[in-house]
Amino acid sequence: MLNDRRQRKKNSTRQALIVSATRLFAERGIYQTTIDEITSVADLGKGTFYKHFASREELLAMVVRQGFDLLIEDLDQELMPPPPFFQAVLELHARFFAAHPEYLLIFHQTRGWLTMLKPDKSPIQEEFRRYIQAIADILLKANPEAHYTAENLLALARFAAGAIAGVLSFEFTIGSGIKLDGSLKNTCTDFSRLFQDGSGSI
Amino acid sequence: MLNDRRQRKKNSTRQALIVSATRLFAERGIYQTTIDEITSVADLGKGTFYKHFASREELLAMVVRQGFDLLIEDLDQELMPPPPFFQAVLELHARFFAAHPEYLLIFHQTRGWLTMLKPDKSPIQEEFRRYIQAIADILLKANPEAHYTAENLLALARFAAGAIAGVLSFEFTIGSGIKLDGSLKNTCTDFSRLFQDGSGSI
DNA sequence: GTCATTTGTGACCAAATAGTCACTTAACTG
DNA sequence: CAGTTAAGTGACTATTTGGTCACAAATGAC
Repeated sequence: MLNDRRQRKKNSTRQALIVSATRLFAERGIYQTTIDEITSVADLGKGTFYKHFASREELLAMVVRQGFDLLIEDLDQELMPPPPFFQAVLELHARFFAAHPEYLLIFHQTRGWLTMLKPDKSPIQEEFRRYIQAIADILLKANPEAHYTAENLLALARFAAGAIAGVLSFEFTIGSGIKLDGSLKNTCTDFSRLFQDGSGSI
Repeated sequence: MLNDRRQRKKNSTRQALIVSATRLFAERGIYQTTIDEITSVADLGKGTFYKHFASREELLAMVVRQGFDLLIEDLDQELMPPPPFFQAVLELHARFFAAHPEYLLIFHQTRGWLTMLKPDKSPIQEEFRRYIQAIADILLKANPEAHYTAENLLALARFAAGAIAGVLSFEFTIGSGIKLDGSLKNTCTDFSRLFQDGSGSI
């Protein structure tokens, strides 16, 4: 009962498809990437794809899952973010996306994708919830004494996650890309003044 | 030289295509909407589309432009937003998207679209810049005495625009939709505490 | 070794779709 | 009115693409 090599081969093929899809999704976008391209880049036959995944969406769910795995791993290591919570988490994300830029477009487009399968309980949606939960956890760690209701905590985490994703997305599409030179941090600081009382000045 | 009716007819046809596209882009997403569907909803022949637009992207640029026209109009009317600047502008956006929900997905997907035509100077990109400029203007009005450098001002506007877009997008996709019942405002207030010093509590 | 089971394959099919073009219809001109 | 120009049309073509399936190759069981 050593059907071990088979299993390993299967897993490695599956992983090759995920890796290839991740690359293509990031390059061309999830909508313009074809099954043919994915299998071709992975150097596999087209039929192989359908032996592993029922549809492109199912594969996308796996791609997104692996991306969030990486990101959540980073988040979990941030045991106790320094006081300006949002800035700390924003910087963490900026570093993550600088290291894994492929997930910027993938996460963004996936969120747009979610909008259309509204009532569905897509597995992709679950991945996003897991991510929000990770943000909520880190938020709780940063403020152990605060007593949030479950709903408020999640709303707050969504708010933070959304703000971060949006800021990075705008920096990337019509800004000057994500620079890790501190300009993002400065803008964040300036912004926080505005946020609080509108008395910001530079 | 009264080729007036012709011109009006042309314009109305063009507008019919834009309206029909806006509806379909919002319903199905910009990637899944076909030219056939657009002309069919507008009750026009397919060839007519190509008499007016060279490609779907050219039409998308017009759709986005009209959307930003509406949004910027709202922004311009906000002569002097009340102190917590971000919250004021966020609420303005929330109200806008509550009234024009079709643009939520369109703007979002368009931003993802932009990512892929990186080096291009797409007309769509110009529309986004115009929007950022409108945010920058309102920001200046709110803080007339502050002296921003041009670059810092725009970075700040992008930051605000991004945060707003992201927050609303997350609320919409995995939150409970955009509710105008004040919960967004409350979350925003809670968030602002966290933002500043991490001492937030609910 | 033989047989069974699972994984991998790529030619093939049916459906969808972008874009074209020869043509019709309507508006304008004088 | 006749003649000109521009807008509108939809059948058609060429291409792309998701998904299938009969088959091949590899692995495991005995």
